[in-house]
Amino acid sequence: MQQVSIKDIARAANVSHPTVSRALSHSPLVKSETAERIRQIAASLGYRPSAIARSLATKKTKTIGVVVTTIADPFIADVVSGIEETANDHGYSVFLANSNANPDREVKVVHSFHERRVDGILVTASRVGALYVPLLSQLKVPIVLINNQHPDEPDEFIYSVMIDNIKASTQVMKHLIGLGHRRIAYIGDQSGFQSDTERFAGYRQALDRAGYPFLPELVVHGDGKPEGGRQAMEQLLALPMPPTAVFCYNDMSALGALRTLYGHGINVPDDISLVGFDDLSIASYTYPLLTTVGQPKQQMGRMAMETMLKLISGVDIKANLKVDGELIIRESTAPPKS
Amino acid sequence: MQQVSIKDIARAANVSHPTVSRALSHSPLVKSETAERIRQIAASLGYRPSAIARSLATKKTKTIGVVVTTIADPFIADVVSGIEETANDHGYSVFLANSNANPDREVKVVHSFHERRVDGILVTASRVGALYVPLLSQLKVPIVLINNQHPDEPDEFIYSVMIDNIKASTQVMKHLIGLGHRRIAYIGDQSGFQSDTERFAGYRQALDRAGYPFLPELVVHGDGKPEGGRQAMEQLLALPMPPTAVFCYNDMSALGALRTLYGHGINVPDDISLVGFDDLSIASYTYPLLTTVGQPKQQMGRMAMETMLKLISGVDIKANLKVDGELIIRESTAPPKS
DNA sequence: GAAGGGGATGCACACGTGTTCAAAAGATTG
DNA sequence: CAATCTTTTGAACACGTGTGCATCCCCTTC
Repeated sequence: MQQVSIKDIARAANVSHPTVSRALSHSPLVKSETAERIRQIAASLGYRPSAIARSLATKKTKTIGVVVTTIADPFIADVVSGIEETANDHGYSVFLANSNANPDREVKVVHSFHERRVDGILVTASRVGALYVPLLSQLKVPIVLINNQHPDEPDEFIYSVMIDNIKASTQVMKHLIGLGHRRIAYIGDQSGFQSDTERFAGYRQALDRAGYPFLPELVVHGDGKPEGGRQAMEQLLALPMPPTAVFCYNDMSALGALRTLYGHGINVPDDISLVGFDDLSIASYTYPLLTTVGQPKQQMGRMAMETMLKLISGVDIKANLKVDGELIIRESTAPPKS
Repeated sequence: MQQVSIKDIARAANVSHPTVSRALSHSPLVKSETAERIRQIAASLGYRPSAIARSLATKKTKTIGVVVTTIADPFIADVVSGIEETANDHGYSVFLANSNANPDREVKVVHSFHERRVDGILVTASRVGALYVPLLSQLKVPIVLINNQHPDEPDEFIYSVMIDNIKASTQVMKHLIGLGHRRIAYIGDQSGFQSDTERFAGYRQALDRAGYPFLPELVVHGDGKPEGGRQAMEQLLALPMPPTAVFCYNDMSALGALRTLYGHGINVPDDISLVGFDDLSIASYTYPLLTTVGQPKQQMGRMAMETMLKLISGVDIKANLKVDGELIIRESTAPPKS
């Protein structure tokens, strides 16, 4: 048995298929009794419209493409969750594709989305904006970036949703300085990512405001993952005068740093305070519980999707949305020892 | 400027559009020089075929739907990652939809997938198989379940990929018993889920084989999440004679249990050994590192997708695939104290 | 009673691709 | 040179839906 089409319904109802089409879309053009009768027949036949055929006719697919570096990243997964939810609520379906930060794969994904004629594209945490964005904007389709790592987007078609890194970073530093810390280290990501640059800027700025000296040896770079945090922390502990507090670029780095501290028998927060960034769910289950900056991840996904919906419907909106992070003070920060 | 179609190419090449269609699909029916010339023109015009129109004509969408309870679950995210990768490698795109274990949402998702005419549907960790599977199988589309929680699937259209829970569970128990433990507790999920039932069966079976008594008070139920593990562990510690080792249904539960142990100042593994299940990435960053059962999550996703591809191409295959877990011994298990 | 108007419906076409079949052109064979 | 076969191409239609336009019918109004 094949799929039932509006022609089948038309035959059963003894009308033409345009009438069926209009009846099902509640067009006022068709007599209400006829429409009701048609709808009942449609229901009894288990009719489901073909989104394919509809898309071909209307040139709208009610479909958006989501590019992620990897869905296995808990941060990204949360964002995607927010995207999918709002998309679904508005009758949109999402194509998910992970690029693995692989350029070949990325162009493949763009082509795939193009061929499927998606109505819009969302990109989370793209690390290769430089070559990627122009490729995307060729498609003449709305694009919204989420926490993109490439600073300059000169294109007018590009919109973005980002966390206010500097503000959040400043808050973290205020907290640490308020506790009495003076020797505060920063474990960054690889250089060049916008979020790293901005979080570092907040760090630097807060030091200046407090009138504390900036000590270059207290700034080390990881890779945004636990292993990098581990090594960075080893580096800091090897200093003649280690820091009393460490501000990590993200929770993953903090996790690695924490591991090193365990290994050296250093107590957190009594000996050294530690702060992360992101508030991954893990941060609520480390020992001690991690002080960190909460990003409204799902909400950012929702906002990005809402921005997309507005772009699709042609509403004029702000190009760049900034959202606030929230300092979440748990157990990994305390006043310095002495 | 509109999208360029094969008719545009036909005009430019001074041929008919069927010829273009054949040339682009490398049909032997068209003269090779003509075909080459057409392909060059197509490339120069930046032509991208419309998957929509193609799907309408061929009745195949090269699209599969993936239903997850939530993509924010790290286990599921890994599985999806494996699915997406193999799908992409074979020219398929994936629609992602999370149901939030909400029945209303689930039927909505099924309808959406139906209307989009997906070629197949993958479902991970469905908790409502009872009403869900019949709904899905109406669609006459191949379905593959991954670690589904509903034991009986009487339908012939249903295929599945699961971990061999009993085997893995037995391995865990062998490890603990080998270390010298006799009072081993089991923190389960809510009753009724197949994986919980099976892991418990392995637990029970191993005790019997070792000739140790089964003590009902050592079996408590959580909710598969940290909070449930936390409470379950409190319950165990309140016993007049607490266990010397605890086998948790999954890592999330173990995380909660660990938290309780921290709170009571109980040392892991010196005072109590702890084992999880799943090998989430978190398990590599707890303190102490968690002994657990690794599930080949990405690979299970790949296998499920490969099964799907075979089903789509009509190859006859086994209905139920079982994969082995791998006991990963880290730091949270040791011989009992005395 | 004829003209006009509005409501309800059907016809024809469009969207972009693939496929069957017929036809035209060229090559081969008797 | 005619007949047949092969190669290459185009015409026509299909997929399922939406929409502009014409048509038909019924009601109102003069």
